[in-house]
Amino acid sequence: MDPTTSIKKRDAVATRAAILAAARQRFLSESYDSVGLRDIAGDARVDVALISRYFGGKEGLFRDVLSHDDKPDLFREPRTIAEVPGFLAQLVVEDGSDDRQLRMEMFIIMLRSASSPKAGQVIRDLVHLDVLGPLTELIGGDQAELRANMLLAILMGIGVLSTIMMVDNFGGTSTDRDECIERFRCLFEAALTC
Amino acid sequence: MDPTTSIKKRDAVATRAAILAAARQRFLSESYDSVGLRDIAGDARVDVALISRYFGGKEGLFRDVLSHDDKPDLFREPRTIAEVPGFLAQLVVEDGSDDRQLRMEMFIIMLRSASSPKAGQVIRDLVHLDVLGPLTELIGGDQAELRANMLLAILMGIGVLSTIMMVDNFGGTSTDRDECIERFRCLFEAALTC
DNA sequence: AAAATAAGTCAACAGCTGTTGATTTACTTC
DNA sequence: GAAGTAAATCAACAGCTGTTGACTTATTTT
Repeated sequence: MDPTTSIKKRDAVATRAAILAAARQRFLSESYDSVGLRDIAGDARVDVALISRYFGGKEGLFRDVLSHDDKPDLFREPRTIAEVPGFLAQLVVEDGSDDRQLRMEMFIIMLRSASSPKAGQVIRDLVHLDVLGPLTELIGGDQAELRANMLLAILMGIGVLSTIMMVDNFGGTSTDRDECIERFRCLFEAALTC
Repeated sequence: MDPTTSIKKRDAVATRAAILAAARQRFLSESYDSVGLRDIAGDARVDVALISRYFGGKEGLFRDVLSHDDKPDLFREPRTIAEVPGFLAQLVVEDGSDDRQLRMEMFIIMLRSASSPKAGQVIRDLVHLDVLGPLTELIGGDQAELRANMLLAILMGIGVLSTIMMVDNFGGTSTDRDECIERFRCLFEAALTC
């Protein structure tokens, strides 16, 4: 046995995970329609047929990429309204735990494929159920839904502009990270009080 | 000659315009990759081959849909910084002239196809050149670029959420149009002063 | 060790993609 | 009215799409 040449052990869960990881990476930088199953299979060093076999098809794969059975809620971390602006600000400047970065990547995947007829409905349901729902409940009060919408709009707008439109100089050139966070925190707060 | 049955006159500019209009409508509600040339040709009641013939291909057609030779600048209307927040607020609630609505539709088309490898570069160039450029110049001052980015982020975020994510209750249920505009104006102003 | 089950491979499928060339039709000019 | 030109049509192309079935391996169970 030569350990240098990777001998592929027959492990169903491992290959399933490899496919999922490769798909996630692809969907993170391209839209649903522009990504081919053969691209994903190639990245995962796996036969194309296995994708349809394991996930029931492209749509099922995409659904599984976006599903998060382990993490119960997308917005379980900020407990009070006061924490929300700061939390969102840290989210957009990618300052925080790996768990938070994973959350922002989730948003990017959604934003990238939201205009695809096949993937669109999946994403829209997820946004309403797992994002706007908890966020609205957290904010509470009279116009909670409107506030939640505005916060999410800013969050997604920054995501679109920085990641998809490649406008990365949100922090400016001389401004440091803390100053940038504070600026965004202020903006999110304005969305709550406007 | 029967005027009820549409007799197709052989008019090159007319068919070109029909293709352009059909393409615009398709790209307004779907992504670049998910729209087929045969869909567009069908809407325009035109043979598919004419599209590649007149526009040089799908990419050329998309470029022409987004091009605006008649309107010189996307941001020529607001003349001073003070006018910007109110102008953007009216833009997002679709209150204004047809010219303004056309501008917002432009943004939606860009947002929808920004993640397609083929269309992406065209869109990114357009955003930098025709939107961020004039807007930054208009704002002026020290951190004009940062301000412009934040404004555009909010603008696009609202566009994504309301049009693509189908979250339409930005105005709420009981709030009227004027109140809604004022709210957005306040938010845009906050982005400038934060 | 033999049988049974699971995992992976291969080839091929219909269907759709954008694009091109040759051909036919309608309109314009002389 | 005939010749010439522009516009539209038709058919077909390679290439890619996701998906399926039959087949070959490796691993586990009996």
